[in-house]
Amino acid sequence: MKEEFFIATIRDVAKLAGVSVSTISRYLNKSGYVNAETEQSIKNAIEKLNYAPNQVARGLAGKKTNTIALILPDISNLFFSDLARAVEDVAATYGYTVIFGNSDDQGVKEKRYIETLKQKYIDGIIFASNTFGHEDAEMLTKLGIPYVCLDRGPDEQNASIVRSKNREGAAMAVQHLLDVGCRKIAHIYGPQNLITGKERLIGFEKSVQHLDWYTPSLLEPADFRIAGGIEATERLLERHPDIDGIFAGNDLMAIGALKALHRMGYRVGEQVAVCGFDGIQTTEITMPELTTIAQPIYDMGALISRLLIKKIEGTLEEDRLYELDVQLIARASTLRRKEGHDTT
Amino acid sequence: MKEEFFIATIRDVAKLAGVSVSTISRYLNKSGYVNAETEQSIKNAIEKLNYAPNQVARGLAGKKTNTIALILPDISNLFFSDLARAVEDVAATYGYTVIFGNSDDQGVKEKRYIETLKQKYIDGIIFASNTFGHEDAEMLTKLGIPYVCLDRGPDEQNASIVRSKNREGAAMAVQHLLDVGCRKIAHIYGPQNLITGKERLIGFEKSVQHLDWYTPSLLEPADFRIAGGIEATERLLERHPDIDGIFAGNDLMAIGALKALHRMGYRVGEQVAVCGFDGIQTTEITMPELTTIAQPIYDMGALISRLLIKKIEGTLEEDRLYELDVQLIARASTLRRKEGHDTT
DNA sequence: AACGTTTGTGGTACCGTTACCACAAAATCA
DNA sequence: TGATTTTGTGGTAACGGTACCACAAACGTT
Repeated sequence: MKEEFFIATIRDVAKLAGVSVSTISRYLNKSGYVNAETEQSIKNAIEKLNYAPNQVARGLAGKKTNTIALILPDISNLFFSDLARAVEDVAATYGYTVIFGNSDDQGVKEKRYIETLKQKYIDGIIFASNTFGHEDAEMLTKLGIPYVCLDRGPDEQNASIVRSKNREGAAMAVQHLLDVGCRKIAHIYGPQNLITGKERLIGFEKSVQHLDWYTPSLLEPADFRIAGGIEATERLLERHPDIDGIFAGNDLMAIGALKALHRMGYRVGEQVAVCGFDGIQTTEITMPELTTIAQPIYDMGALISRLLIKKIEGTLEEDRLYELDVQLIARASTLRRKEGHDTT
Repeated sequence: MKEEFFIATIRDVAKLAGVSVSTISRYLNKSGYVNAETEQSIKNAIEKLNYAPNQVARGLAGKKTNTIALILPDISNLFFSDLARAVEDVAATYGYTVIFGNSDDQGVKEKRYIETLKQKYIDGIIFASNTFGHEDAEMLTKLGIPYVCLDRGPDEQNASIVRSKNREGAAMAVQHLLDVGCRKIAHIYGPQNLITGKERLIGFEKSVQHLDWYTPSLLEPADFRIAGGIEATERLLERHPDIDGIFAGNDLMAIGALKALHRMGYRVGEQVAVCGFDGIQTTEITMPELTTIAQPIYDMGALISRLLIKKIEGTLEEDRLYELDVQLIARASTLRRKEGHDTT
């Protein structure tokens, strides 16, 4: 246990290959000239010594560590764990390692991570956290640390941002609910300090405000969580027992609506249609299965990761906003209405 | 954009404080003597320069990076994202940063991570992956990289392992199903190359083998996934349409069972009771809510993380196996049977 | 008074790379 | 043929810390 495994350094390789460390370094980085024969003997030496360049030393010398960080509110949140998977997949193929941190949407925690990451010469950061503010952005820019954001950036014009078409998605949800025969649709909307919450609400309002049955009391706020969805649904049904469609601002709240409706004796799908937003895996698990406006979560993670790496490597032409298409996944929670104008 | 933010080094601090770098270093690491007045001026200098020691340089000099890695099959799996959350929480409080990698239970990927981590002077690794084998373990030991394992280690006696009481949990599940009145219980078991799959099967068999209704054809293999659970349930019901209880080897398969039963017209809870294993969040979402043997996922993650850090810092007395208690969470998927010997 | 110990400090080699410069031999050009 | 460029190589100072050693002053101790 004490015989400390031997780890070869570039000097060991140089000695064995009979050349200088400079030559090895040049060979490794494909910078500068190195003769064909020399190259071969270097290869042999590396092979024999099982040499692999030390990344920490490289990091110190070059201020590049091949590591990126992913700051998100909570990795145990279904949406973010899916995202994290995509980020890591892409990062790995490009030779990057991923560090992650849970901010719980608390600015303090986020700042603490940034501080740590700076001392570790991290190459870039992905922010999927909502507390990322102006001063953080400014500091990172000054430090020369590239970053990209999910959903929202501190200054929309000066950063790469990936999100999906929230307004359009909300409109699609409403249209689908109308298509299946709903004639009184409520919306449980998410926190208005989150762009997703806000945009989906706007999208909903725009789609329904011209309809005769619409009244603002069909709007009910909640917190993007299951329990919040349950409570909001209860409040809504108290005001409007005749609601026949609910569009929830995200899937978790939609699941809450499902539970509440079920508990109160409504038949979901037949009597009341429910549509969520996000497309998390769990929507396939509910009973009935949940109709949802699916964000391309994996694609978003892959894209944002690729953008960051491009930015790090200086091959990103320009910072801009990417708004990805969403997709309606119609399932059993929104069946076609039997009653009403249906003529069959 | 070109004015490159100034980042102070230990030498800048030394100059400003009017002492040598040695003294600063001693102050920072609380190693060796430093006069009270000197200390004050060092503090001032650090404050003024907003200095924070560079971790990469530290890493190179001391071969310690305050970084640990978490290798798991898939971060987007509900169980592992919960675990990851706990690991990161604990790591952060001890001043460690967490790198994660998805192995997809492929040995190649896992080895690739180990290789990378070695070059990065990672301080330790948590393996929640099932492909972690003997040679990997040996190599890490030789390299002097501490590691701890979830569920299973390559050599049980020589590593710290955290798991939960799988056999006992299986017995609890059976007992609960019997308690609610089940008299013909099937078991959908997981992959037998996974310790969780194997132990839960053993626990089940031991609990039922002496019962008169038991027959091995009540056992059905699946793959720990929802779709697998559905198929297994279908096969089981074909053989034994009168099954009144199903114990699934994990929650995902139990969810599959729920779906299959529902689809086939069985009333889950009343006619057939279903019990899962793991205690993932999603069990609260199903309808009916799923009874499960809950592993203390967060505690497991926290413990394993703490063990690794202790091992890194040399304060772990001995390597051993930790088997944590599981807990029955009885919910609507296992209601008390009405039929049979019930006298009311 | 002579000696040993504690306190306080600085100098510098090293950790394992990369980047820059210097230099020489070979190849190309006028 | 001499000048210029290309090819190939080595030396060494960084990168930003830590750790060991040397040294001196202050303090006790007998």
